[in-house]
Amino acid sequence: MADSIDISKRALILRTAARLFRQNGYERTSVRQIAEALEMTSGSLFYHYASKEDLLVAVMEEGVRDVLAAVSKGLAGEARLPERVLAMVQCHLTALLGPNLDALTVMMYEWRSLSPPAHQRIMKWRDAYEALWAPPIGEAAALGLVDADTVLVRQTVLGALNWSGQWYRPDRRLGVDGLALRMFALLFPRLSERLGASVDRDRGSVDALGPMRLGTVSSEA
Amino acid sequence: MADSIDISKRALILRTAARLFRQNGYERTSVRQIAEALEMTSGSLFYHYASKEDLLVAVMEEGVRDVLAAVSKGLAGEARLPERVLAMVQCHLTALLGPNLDALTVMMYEWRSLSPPAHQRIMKWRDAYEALWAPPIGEAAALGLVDADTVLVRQTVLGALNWSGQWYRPDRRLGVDGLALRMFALLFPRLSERLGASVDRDRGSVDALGPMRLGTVSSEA
DNA sequence: GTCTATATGCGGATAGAC
DNA sequence: GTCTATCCGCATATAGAC
Repeated sequence: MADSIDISKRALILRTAARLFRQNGYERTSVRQIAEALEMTSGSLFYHYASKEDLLVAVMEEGVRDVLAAVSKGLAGEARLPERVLAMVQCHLTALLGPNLDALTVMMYEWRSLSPPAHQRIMKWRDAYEALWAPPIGEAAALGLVDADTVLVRQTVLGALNWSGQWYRPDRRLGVDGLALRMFALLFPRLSERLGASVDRDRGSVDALGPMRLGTVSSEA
Repeated sequence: MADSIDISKRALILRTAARLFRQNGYERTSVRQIAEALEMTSGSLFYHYASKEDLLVAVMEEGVRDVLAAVSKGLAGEARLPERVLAMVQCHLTALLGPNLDALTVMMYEWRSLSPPAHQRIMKWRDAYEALWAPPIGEAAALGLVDADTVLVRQTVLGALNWSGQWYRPDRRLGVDGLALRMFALLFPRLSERLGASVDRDRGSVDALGPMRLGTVSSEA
């Protein structure tokens, strides 16, 4: 594999650990197993990471940092509300279902294995990530386009999106972008109707020009 | 506590194990800890359950059996589609956020710790439960009231509902029934509009009489 | 940086007395 | 049914040679 040549040793260890932690669970994965997968002995691993927990924290931290960066970037690239939220959904799913699947799955499943200080660090990252969703959801709520309980909306949306890591398998019929469009339409129907709409400046409200149906609802009229 | 008097020993052990498995995780909970919480020694526990894994399987099996029974009952009590789906959401959340929280959380988090035969048993229960959702979602899709990809709808809905076990805390402002109504409206907006509507028998289609807004969307007109 | 060898403790599970 | 005592293996982590 040409792609594993230029990676630093620490990064390679991290990827391997993330994969095994997701496949077998953190507690059931031994340091010896990780070392074996890397064709080393367990003693060598501790030269790079001081403890097994350090490895777990590093896996989670990299995962959440990546998704935070991806969604921040997607959010910044779109000016209008419906497109902005769609971009967030797309970036979230692209990161989650792509190269960060292992790390983010581990983060969802294994946070109870963290010691209190490590737990606090990771929760700060998670809170920072969730905070990205507050402004757009708040805007949408103020416009009456989602439920007014913005915490409920955020938890429902993130719960549904994150769960996709458990069942989604890449498929030429429904790629990640297609999945993102459909989940966006399902979770934000009233924003979805307004994709591509223009802003009526006089009244400050939003009107649909051509409501996109995304081909998801068939027997309408 | 008067409520812990009439419970069989096996059931008491099960409840205690479920609580500790959820709090600390399965692998990090030792048999000695469970025994200590029950004021026994670890040797005594093995008289009631042959292995730690038997305990895990029993916890999961009771949890999924309870939610299956609850949702089956809710489903049978309602004739019309919108009310039927709402009843399923309500029963699911009532079971999940009530006395089965420990067991169902353990089931979500710890299924990778099951041996292959145990895993197969539990997956059969899970599949049986998910199969309950197929007919109503299929009906709604046929009527164009949800996305036509019924698998996507089911996974999205169950992902969002199950995630509520991670963040919902009972509150007098929003009880479980209130939560159920709002999540139903969020996940099935077009069914929610049709709550309480009558059936137009001539055309076989569904028309809204008085669309209930559930007080969730404020700035509409 | 990686190895071998090992310290040290805790895990699930069992045997047999009571 | 519950106890005490114990078997035995595997876990993380360390020490020190190379």
